Amino acid sequence: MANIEAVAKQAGVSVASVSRVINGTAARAETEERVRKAIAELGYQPNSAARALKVRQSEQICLSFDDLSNPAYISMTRGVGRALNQSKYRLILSSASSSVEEIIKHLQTMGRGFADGLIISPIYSDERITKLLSQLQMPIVLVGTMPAGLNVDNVYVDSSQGIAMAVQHLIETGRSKIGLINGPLATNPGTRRKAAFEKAIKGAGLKFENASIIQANTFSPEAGYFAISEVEDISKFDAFVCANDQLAAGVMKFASENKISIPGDLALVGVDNTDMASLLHPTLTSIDLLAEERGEIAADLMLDRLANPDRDPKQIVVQPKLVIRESTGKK
Amino acid sequence: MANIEAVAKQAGVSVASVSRVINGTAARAETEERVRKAIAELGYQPNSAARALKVRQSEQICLSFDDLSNPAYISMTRGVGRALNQSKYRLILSSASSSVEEIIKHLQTMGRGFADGLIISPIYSDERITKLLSQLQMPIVLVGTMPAGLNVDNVYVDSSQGIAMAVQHLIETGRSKIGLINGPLATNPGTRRKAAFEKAIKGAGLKFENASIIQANTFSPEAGYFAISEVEDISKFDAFVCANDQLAAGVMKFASENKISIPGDLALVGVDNTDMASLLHPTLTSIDLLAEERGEIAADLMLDRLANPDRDPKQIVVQPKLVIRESTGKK
DNA sequence: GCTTGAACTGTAAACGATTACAGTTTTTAC
DNA sequence: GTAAAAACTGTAATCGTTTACAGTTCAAGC
Repeated sequence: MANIEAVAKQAGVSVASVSRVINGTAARAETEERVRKAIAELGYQPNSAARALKVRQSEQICLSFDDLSNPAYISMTRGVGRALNQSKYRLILSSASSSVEEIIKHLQTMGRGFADGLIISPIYSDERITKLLSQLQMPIVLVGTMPAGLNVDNVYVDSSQGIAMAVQHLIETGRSKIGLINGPLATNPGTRRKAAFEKAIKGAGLKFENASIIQANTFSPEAGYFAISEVEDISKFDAFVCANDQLAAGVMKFASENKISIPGDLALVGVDNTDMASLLHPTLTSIDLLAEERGEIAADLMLDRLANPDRDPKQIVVQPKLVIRESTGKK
Repeated sequence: MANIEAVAKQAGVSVASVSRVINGTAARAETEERVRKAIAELGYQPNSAARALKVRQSEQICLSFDDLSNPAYISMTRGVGRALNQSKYRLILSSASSSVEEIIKHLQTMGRGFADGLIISPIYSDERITKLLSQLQMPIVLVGTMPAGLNVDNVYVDSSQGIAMAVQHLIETGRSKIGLINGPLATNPGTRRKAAFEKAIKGAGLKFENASIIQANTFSPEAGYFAISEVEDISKFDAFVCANDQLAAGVMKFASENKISIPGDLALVGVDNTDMASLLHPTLTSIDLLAEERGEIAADLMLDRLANPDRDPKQIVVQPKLVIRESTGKK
């Protein structure tokens, strides 16, 4: 309602002085007092859009990802938030959920003016998004696998290393008939987990066959439950790696309903090491992809980039950790 | 980088024409084509801050809450997102997490220019926040209990009704020594759950004593685990209502580690009916406070208010549902 | 009291869009 | 072919800030 001019008039000073008081630049004590009084009287709030336009800074960093239901992204958000709290930048979240069109619409608006930087962790790899990102004239940090044709700051986790560790661990605990309950192949994690699993199985000297990969159609517990219930002969397997903890939780539920003992009949490994892993019964062995840490690193990269716009893009790799719990105990 | 003037020059038209093409107002086919070409060549993105300044609209709605780790708020976010997807408004999230100071800083910036409306669900009830909200010159929808001195659109759930239903249900399944594992009293839900529990116990004709309320210091599983582990004589109780599902999950973990049978020795009721409830073992009876639905209602209220700025504030009450599962089965 | 420099203040020009208004071109109707 | 109406276009003002620059006030030193 009230603008800086109204405040200036009320205080009997110029707009410049009001601005200076607000921004803490030199002002005589009396001036400052009068301005503050006027601000209080009018309930004045500076217009952020105008300020952003003028100083070309919004002091906001936008974090964008697609799946709010996924606890891993929530962890990542926490990590980003922690790093940004130390800075002058505020975090805003833009979660488009559904369609690629919507994601694009979001990104375009962020494009210039609303955010000084964009931290993005795209679940779908889509040409159009890549193209848009490469056109966006703002600092970008990409969390996840970098698509071809993009060259920005990047942090990713070597998830195939994680899968390999899990397979290795399963073998060491006496399993040999290992399957993968995978998420949708249309997503980045889905394609990567599949490739990693195939490589790990072959690397361990086991025979790989496509039939040992079971595709769930989302990353949710329900999808895990449904996927395992569709398996014709579960006794063909003595262990499953699940593409995330939520899928594993669904599998576990099915197992408990069908008197399949875990880890007796079936060992289970999840991915993400979410809070849930230690609350399930039995507790779930899980590959920790360090989402929170990646978020923090991403934010640090962003702050560094904002302070230093011309440096070359950096790429940081995080090594996953296997957290062993009951679900992979001895048979 | 490129602004509208550069595009106009490149296309050989005026800035007005460029603006009109972008905003879909009348333009000759040839003009439109030339402008689009210029936009593509220059990779032009309109500056949102400038647009927001001029049209006094950001087309963004800000959803603000304090605890990102709490799945109930994530559900709420989904509800808000779904309602806003039908509209021209985009959702941005502002989660301040930590301190009241930080929350205030966030709110102030949202104050004018960055968001057209604010949907807020404050976990702490703080004088300063209430005051700030009442000064904010923008549409506000409050999700949760309305603090005195504020008069804005509001949606809340009758959680004490939910607690009463839970207590009733516990009594019907033969429990009489009922305790409450509560969250921090410094929070709104904490104080309300306590009052509701006391009222429900007395209303059911049971004897209420303060000792039957156990305070956890956060709403997390760890806090629930710790809280129950501090109880001297658990056999004093045959049932617990937990202030949310996460606390209940912590209690359940402690129980399974200490050979306390659920529901045999102890019945357990959670609050929020999160995804976790049906994945725990045993599955958890929970009071569904319909966070997603409340989010959707809040967003609808906001859209209605934006379309109709002068109507009187509305208040909408949602009735909770008790979802009965294994954790409150027969002893 | 005067000079000098420091400290403060005000004027006015940006920032990048939208849009009222007036002017121009095109279309329509005869 | 002309007049009138419709469709389009351009100029310039505006949104609410910040800030360079010039002008003013103040204090210090003599």
